[in-house]
Amino acid sequence: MTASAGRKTSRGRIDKRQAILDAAFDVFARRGYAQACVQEIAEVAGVAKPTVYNHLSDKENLFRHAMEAAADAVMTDNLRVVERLRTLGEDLRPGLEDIAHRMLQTCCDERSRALRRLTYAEVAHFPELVDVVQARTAGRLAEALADRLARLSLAGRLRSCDPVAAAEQFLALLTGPVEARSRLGTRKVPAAELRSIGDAAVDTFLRAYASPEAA
Amino acid sequence: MTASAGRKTSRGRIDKRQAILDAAFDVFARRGYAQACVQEIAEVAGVAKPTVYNHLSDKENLFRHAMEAAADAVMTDNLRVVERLRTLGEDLRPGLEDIAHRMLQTCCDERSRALRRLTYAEVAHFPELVDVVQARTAGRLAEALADRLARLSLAGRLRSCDPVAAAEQFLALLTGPVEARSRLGTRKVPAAELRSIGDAAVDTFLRAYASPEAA
Amino acid sequence: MTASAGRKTSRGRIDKRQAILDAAFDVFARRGYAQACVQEIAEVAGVAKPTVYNHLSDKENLFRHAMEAAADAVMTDNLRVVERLRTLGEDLRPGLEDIAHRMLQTCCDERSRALRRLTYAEVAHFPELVDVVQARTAGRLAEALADRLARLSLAGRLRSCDPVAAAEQFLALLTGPVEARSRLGTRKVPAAELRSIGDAAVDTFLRAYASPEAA
Amino acid sequence: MTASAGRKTSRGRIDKRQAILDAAFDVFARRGYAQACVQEIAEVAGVAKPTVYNHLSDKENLFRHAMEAAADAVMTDNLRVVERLRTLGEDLRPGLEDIAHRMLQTCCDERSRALRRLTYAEVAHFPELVDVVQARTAGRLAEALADRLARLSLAGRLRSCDPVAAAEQFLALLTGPVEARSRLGTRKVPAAELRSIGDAAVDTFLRAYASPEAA
DNA sequence: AATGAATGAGACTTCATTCAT
DNA sequence: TATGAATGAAGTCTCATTCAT
Repeated sequence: MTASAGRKTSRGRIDKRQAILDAAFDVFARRGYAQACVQEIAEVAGVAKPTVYNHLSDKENLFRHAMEAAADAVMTDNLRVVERLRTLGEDLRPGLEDIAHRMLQTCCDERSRALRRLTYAEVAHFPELVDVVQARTAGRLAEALADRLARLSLAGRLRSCDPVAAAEQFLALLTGPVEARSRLGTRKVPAAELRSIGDAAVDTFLRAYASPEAA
Repeated sequence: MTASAGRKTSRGRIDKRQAILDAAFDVFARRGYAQACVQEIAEVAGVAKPTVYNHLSDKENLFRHAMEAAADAVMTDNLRVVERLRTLGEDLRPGLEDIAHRMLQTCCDERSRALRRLTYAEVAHFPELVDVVQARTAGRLAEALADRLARLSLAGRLRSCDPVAAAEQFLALLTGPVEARSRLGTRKVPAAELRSIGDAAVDTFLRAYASPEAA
Repeated sequence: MTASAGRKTSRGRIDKRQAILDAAFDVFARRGYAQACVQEIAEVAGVAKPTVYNHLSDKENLFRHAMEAAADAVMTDNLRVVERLRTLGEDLRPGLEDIAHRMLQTCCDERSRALRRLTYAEVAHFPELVDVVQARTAGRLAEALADRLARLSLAGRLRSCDPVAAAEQFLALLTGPVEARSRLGTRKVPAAELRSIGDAAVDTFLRAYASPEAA
Repeated sequence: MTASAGRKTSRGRIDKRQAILDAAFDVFARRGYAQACVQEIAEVAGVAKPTVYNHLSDKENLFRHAMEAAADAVMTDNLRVVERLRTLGEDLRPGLEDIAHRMLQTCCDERSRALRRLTYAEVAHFPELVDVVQARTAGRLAEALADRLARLSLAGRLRSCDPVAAAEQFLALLTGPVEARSRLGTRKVPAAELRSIGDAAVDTFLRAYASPEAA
C-alpha cells in the first residue's frame, strides 16, 4: 500500500527517520547508551552517518527520540490489553487471570524490557526520560487499571478502596515476581510458571480486594 | 579500633584496595559503567591510575568486584532488618509494619538503588552479575523472609501457603509501588507516603495471608 | 600530468593514503616499529591521527602496507639496474663492474637499508614480511640475475654452472663486504672503497665463473 | 663444583647478575628491545623487578650489557671453529669445507642469529653496539681468518692477495646465501643444503684464490 | 641486598561530530 | 538531501622507574 521504497517524496524522508529511530533503539537496547556508536546505528538503518545527524541533531537527541518512539509502541500494546477489563464477566477471577496473563506477556517482551532497562540505566543522564516513559507505559497502564478498578469498586464487586493504590499493587504483584524469577530478563520463564505467577497475583489481589459479599 | 589512616603497614594495602572499590562503586553509580572513567575512580580513591590496574586488572574486573563489594554491604543491611521478624509479637500487623518500613528505607537508600540500577543497566554486558547480586540482596532477603513466613504459617498465624511465593509477593508489594512513586529513584518520596505504602502492603498481605481465625 | 598537491578530488584520497604510507615508512625507519608512534606518523603525513586509522586499520596493518610499498619502490630501482645486464659487451668485466657499482649504490641507499633493517628487526613479529619483501627485492634481483647468468653460460661466456647459485654468490660478494665495512650502515663507505669492493667482487666472480676460453 | 644455590656469598650476587643478563637476552631476542618489558625479564631471571634495576641501572644499560655478554659467548664459539684452520692439510679443499660447515652451523644457531638481529634492529638507537658486537663476532672472525689466509698465501698455497678482502669474501660467500635461503632464519635450511652452500663457497673461493700451481 | 607497591608519562584506539561535495 | 572523509577529544591500558621496607 504505502510504497516507500525508492520514492523520493516527503514520505521517503519520514520513512528514513523512522528507520533511524528503529535502528537506534535496536542498537541502544543491545549495547547501552554509551557503548552504542552512531556508526552502527547508521549501518543498521542503512544510511550514512551524517544522515543520522541531519535528522536527529546529536546522540542525546537521537536517544531521547528513539526512547519516546519505543515507549509509544509499548503503550499501544499495553492499552490493547487493558481494554479487556471492560468485558469482565460476573465472576471476576477468570477475567483478571486472562488480563494478568496478557500483561505479563507484554511486560516480558524484548522491547518492553529493553525500554525499562535503558530508562533505568540512564536515569542519571536522562532523568526526564523516566517521566516520559513512565507516563506512556507503566503509569498509563496503572491509570487505566485504576479507572476500571474504581468502577468495579463502585459496582460493589470490589470492596471500597483507593483504586490507584490497588492498581499499583496489582501491577506490583504481577511484575515483581517475574523480574525476580527471570533474573531481570536473563532467564526465560516457562509459560507455566508465568501463568502461575499471574494466577497467584490475582488470587492475592482478590483475597485482599474482593467485596465480602462477592466471596 | 586500629585507625588505618596514614599507616603504611600491610594493612595499608588492604585499605587501598578497599578505597579503590569504594571509589569505583561511587563513580560507576554516578556515571554508569561506560561513562565512568578509571581516571576519575583513581582520583576519588586518592591513588594513581596504574594502582587501580595493579589491584584490579581491568575495568571489567573492577566493575565486577566493586559491585560484589557493594552487594555484600547491602546484604548486611538487609539481613539486619530481617532479623526483626524473629521478634514478631502476638499481633502481626504492627511488627510487619515496622519491618516493612525499615525495608523500604534500606531499599531506597542511595547505595541500594545504585546497585539495582547498575545491575539492571549492565545486564547485557555482565549477565553473571545479576545472579551474584540477586543472590546477596533481593534473593537472600526473599529467602530469609520465606523462612520466617513458613514458621508463622506452621504456627497457625498465617494461613497455609507457599512461603516462597508469599515472600515474593510481600516484597513486590513493598518495592513495586515505591519504584513507581519515586520515579525509579528520581523523586524523593516523602516519609509519610513511604509509610503509607508500607502499611498498605502489610494490609494487603495480611488480608490475603492471615489465617482466618487470627482475623 | 595533473599535479596532485592541494586538489580535493577523489585523487586527494589516494594522495593522502600514499602520504601516510610514506610517512609511516619514514618514521618506522627512524624509530623502529615499537618506538614509532602513530601520532608522529600522522604529523609527518600532515593528517590527523584518526585519518591514519581510517585508511589503515591499525598499527600492524600500517606497518605491513608501508613495508610493502617501500619494497615495491626498492624493487623498481633494482630492476632498473639489472636491465643493464642485457647490454653486456664482448668483455664481461667492465660491464659487470658497472652493474656491481650501481647495485651497491641502490643497496646502500637509505630506503633500501631501512627496509632490510626493519624486516630483519621484526622477523619475529611479522614473519610473513620476510617473504613479501624478499620476493620483491633481493629475491627478485637474484632471479633476474640468474636469468642473465644462465644466458651467458649458454653463450659460452661463463663456464657451465648453476646460475641460481652463481647469482646468489655474486650478490653475496657485493653486499657482504659492504655490510661489514659500513658497520651495518652506520658508517658512510667512501665511494672509492665502494668501487673497490665492487671490482673485487667482479674479479672473484670472474675468476670463479668465467669460461676458460674467455680468459 | 661451584655450588651457587642457596649460598649468600658474593658469588650469589654474581650468579644473580648473570641470570639477569641471560634472561634479558632471552627476552630481548624473543620480543625485540622496545617490546621487551623489564617485568618479564625479572620473571625469567627469577628475581624482582627492582633487583634488575639494582644490578643494571636502566633498560638501556641492561640491553647493552646483555648484548655484550651474548657477543662474548658467540665469539667463543666462533674462535673455536677458526682454530681448525691451523690444522689444514696438504689438500686445502676438505679442510676448508669442514671449516665452512662448522661456521655455518655456529652462524645459524639461535643465539648468534638473535644477536645479529637485535644489533641490526637497534642500529639507530644503539649505534655503538654495532662496533662492540662486530668487534667480537664477525669482525673478530674475519680477522682471525685473514691471519690464516695470509699465512697460506705466504706459504704459496693461495695466490698472492689481500687477505682481509679474501676473508671478507669467504665469509660473505658463506653467510649471504644462507641468509637468503633461510629467509633470515625463518625457515630451517636442511643440513644437506647447508652443506652444499658451504661446498659451493669453498669451490668458488678456491677457484678464485688457489695458487695456480696448487691447481 | 631484595622486594612489594606505587606512579608519571605516553601509546593505541574509538567516537561524536563536522566539512565539502 | 545524502555522504565519504577528516578530526579533536578522550579513554583504557602498559611500562620504565622509584620508594619504603
